[in-house]
Amino acid sequence: MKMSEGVEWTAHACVLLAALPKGVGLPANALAEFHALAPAYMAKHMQALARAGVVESVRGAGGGYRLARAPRDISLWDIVEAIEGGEPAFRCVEIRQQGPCVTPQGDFRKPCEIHAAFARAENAWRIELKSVSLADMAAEVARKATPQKRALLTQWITGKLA
Amino acid sequence: MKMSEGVEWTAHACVLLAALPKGVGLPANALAEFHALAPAYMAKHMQALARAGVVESVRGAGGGYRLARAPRDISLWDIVEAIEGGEPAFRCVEIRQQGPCVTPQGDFRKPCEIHAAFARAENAWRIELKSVSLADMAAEVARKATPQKRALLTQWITGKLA
DNA sequence: CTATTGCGGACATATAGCATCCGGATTAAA
DNA sequence: TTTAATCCGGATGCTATATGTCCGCAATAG
Repeated sequence: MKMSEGVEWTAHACVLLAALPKGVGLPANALAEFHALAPAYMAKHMQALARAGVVESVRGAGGGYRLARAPRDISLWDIVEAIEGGEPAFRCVEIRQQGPCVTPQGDFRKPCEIHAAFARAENAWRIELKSVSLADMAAEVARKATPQKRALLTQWITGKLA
Repeated sequence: MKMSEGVEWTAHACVLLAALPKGVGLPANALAEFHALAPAYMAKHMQALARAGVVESVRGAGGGYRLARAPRDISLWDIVEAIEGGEPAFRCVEIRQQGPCVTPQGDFRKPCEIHAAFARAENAWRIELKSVSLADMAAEVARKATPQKRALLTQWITGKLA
């Protein structure tokens, strides 16, 4: 059970976007360059984020991607859902309804116990992810950055916006 | 992010084993037949459970698999760990340490915020899975079964043990 | 008009999941 | 002692998913 690397890519990209002034964005190329990632693939992931309404795209020269909502209102779950899709990792295929011991009128209205347990677990996971916002993460990253790093970042961003 | 179907297979198999008298087991073939699953693949999964110490194997004629501990002491997490491995779904590859804005002495001793958030979420998921035991699930399944189904089950099991 | 940028699809490759089969070892029972 | 049942580990093949690239089209700023 592995999560797509695209989640890490886009999560970091969104934290970067959250550090920008409200309404300002960056093209996919810049977002890829910032973490030395494959540009074409990053572009593909950003399109998924746009479809999911996490970011807004601006086409044409000088365009790019910017957050669709305030960083406070975008959670890690929003990103996971956009990239991975919202389907649960555990997919019950109801094997309990197969085999030599299933009764004809088999009362399978009640959900499978195993299925229910995994649903509870995944719900706990989602709740935790929903509780973390881009604002939280961006603030923490900024707090830990050295003055030197801050300056480098500002310089790079201004270069991209120019 | 999808979980292996083997988890569903073995979880159901273990619930069945939990319903058996203490110390009694069933061969892999029977466990597969009970839910109409591919015998060879079920056998492979049961080997993984045995390696992980969830079940004990008994070789030779009349052998098979039985639970290695009391149903109360085996959790859904034990099964997931045996089949899927214990690695987290989110694998941080530290892309924050790449790119044009990393400072030479980059202080990356503190873990990445994104990584930390996913670790918390997966921990909540594991805690939930650890809180569900085979005893819980077997009891619930037994409670919901009709007398007819109970009889069919008893008959099938005695046939397999004969 | 041109350069930049996002959009969606087609395509190619790599990795993981699904499933089977086989030879060897072990053991109960005929 | 022979036979049948059973687990074990590895080799193998197939399929689905993930990863990654490329292209033509549309939109837009200068």
